[in-house]
Amino acid sequence: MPAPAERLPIRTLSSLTGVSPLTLRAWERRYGLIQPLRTPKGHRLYTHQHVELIRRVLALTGRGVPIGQVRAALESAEPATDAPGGADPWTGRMDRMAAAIARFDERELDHVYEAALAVHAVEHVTQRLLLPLLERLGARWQGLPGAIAEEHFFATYLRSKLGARLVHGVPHAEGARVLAACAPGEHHEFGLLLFALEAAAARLRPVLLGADVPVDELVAAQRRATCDAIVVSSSVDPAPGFLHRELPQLVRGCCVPVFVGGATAIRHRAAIGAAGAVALGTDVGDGVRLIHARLARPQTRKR
Amino acid sequence: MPAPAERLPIRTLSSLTGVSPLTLRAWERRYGLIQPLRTPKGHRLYTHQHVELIRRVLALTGRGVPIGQVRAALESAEPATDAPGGADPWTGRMDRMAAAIARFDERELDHVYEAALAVHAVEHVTQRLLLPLLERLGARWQGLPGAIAEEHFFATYLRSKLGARLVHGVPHAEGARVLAACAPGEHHEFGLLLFALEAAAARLRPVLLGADVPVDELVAAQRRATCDAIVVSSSVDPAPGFLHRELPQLVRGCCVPVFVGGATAIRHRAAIGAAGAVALGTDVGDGVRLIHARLARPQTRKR
DNA sequence: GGCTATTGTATATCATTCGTATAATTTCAA
DNA sequence: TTGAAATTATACGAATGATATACAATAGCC
Repeated sequence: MPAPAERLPIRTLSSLTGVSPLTLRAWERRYGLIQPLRTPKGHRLYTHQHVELIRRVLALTGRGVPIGQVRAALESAEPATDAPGGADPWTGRMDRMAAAIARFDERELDHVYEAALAVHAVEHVTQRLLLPLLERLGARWQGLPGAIAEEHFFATYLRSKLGARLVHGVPHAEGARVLAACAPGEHHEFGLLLFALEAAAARLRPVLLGADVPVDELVAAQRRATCDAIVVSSSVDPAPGFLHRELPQLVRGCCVPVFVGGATAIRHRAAIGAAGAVALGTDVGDGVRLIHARLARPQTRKR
Repeated sequence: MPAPAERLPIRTLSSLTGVSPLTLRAWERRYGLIQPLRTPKGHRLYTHQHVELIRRVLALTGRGVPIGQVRAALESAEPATDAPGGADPWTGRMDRMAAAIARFDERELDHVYEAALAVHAVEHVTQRLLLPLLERLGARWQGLPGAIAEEHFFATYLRSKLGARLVHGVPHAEGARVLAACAPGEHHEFGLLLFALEAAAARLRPVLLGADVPVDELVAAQRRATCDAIVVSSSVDPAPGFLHRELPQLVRGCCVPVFVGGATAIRHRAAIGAAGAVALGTDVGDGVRLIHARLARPQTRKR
């Protein structure tokens, strides 16, 4: 597909970036930002480079830089790509791991997990072994005595394992930064860690905040960390105010796309959409692809 | 690599630091703290260096220094830190790590930590870099907006790092199994992780349960995991009932020695002894040696 | 107790910033 | 040819910022 000399009219640029034509012209007139080619009759003609430029401008204003100072403060940014997955002799492994957890036997637990990793890609193991195992354990843990200890034990193990892979296994990529945190009240980090792993494998750069992060902390962190997106993980039903008050407030408060993953994203898809956020679902692979697509495509302005 | 030359207006600085614009202007007018650039029309323009500066100011006022004397305090502290003369590589590393945490820059964070590990032994790095850094961050985090996010970020990073060392770095030993958990209500795992690391290095086999574990779960876990000792970490003051009701109950409920580590072990040594447990203190090395000695000796039943 | 210095906050007034609106004219495409 | 859309220019207004002055709470001091 040859896209050699793209000549985008201002209307297209506007819909691609979410910035109104009026504003685009005002920026050009007042600050000399973006200077398009002109037709002989004076109509503006933009290219994809201008789209990229506007994105960078939006990233800066989102961090609190006034538009009048953006020109003096322009620097760098870059995009990325992604990856797929799928197969099955997994139930035996799940049984062994579940039994190991019941005995608090880290050695056996690690042995099975590493053996699986030796044969299959990490995304596969996550998808076919860890996630189903977590579901099974979740069911087993309902109100059982010793459940909390088991859960903590496995959580600690998995955090160490996945954390190690995150910090060491993935060569530091150059893709978009994604702030990843659990919703307020959400204490289960599994989903978030698995997402971070998948995201890192797909050349995103997750910034992990972990469990139970208040919403206003997220806004502050996004500013400081200059992230290009926010992902909130929520599996147990969030507090009533979260979907209808805090989430819209988060979307308004930062100008990067906000994604919500986990079971909540399925149970409350409508409310998430109404808040201006994007519901991801429970498949981390799909989630990462959706984020990629969304970041590559026009950034629709909310308000 | 440095942040782009951002020009932040006063409202952004305010939201980043939690200090009202009024107060920021008053500080500038009255004490000459923070002197921002100005636009041609006189509007103030700040950079991230100013954000850092305000953070240091807040750290001082938070410790009780009157704002009127902060300037003098800063100026007297300045020469001490920025003229290291090669004497102490640790404060420089601490500064870099603290700044990286403020930017949520995991790459830089990891870089400094790994560089330190390349030169010094891990216990040394823990003792001279991580522990002082944690103390410093604890002071900085008093009530600051964004503090929770920063703390979660660093906690997640450190858990991954130390967890990785625990899982990979240490060949599975054959020594005694030690159940390691934080006391109920204790959410800081750092101390516990450091202990587990040291314990593994000393040929113990820690079974890590992590933060905030209820006491009766500990009893159940000890049975199932067949551990030879229990270590409870507690740094913030535990709930009133813990020392006098739950801890004795734990000691009675399982027939292995129970150790308590962290600041609580120092502040409430008598109560811990009365409960039939053993107070360890805050030095993980000493703690591990004490446990070894105790396990080697015939198991004297207390009380 | 009364006095005073310190310090965060409030108000009044004016200027600046920046998105949006309007108007008059021109260009494009069906 | 005709209506939608672009152009320039000017203007409006809400939010924000600057300065100066004032006020209130607190702490130290005689």
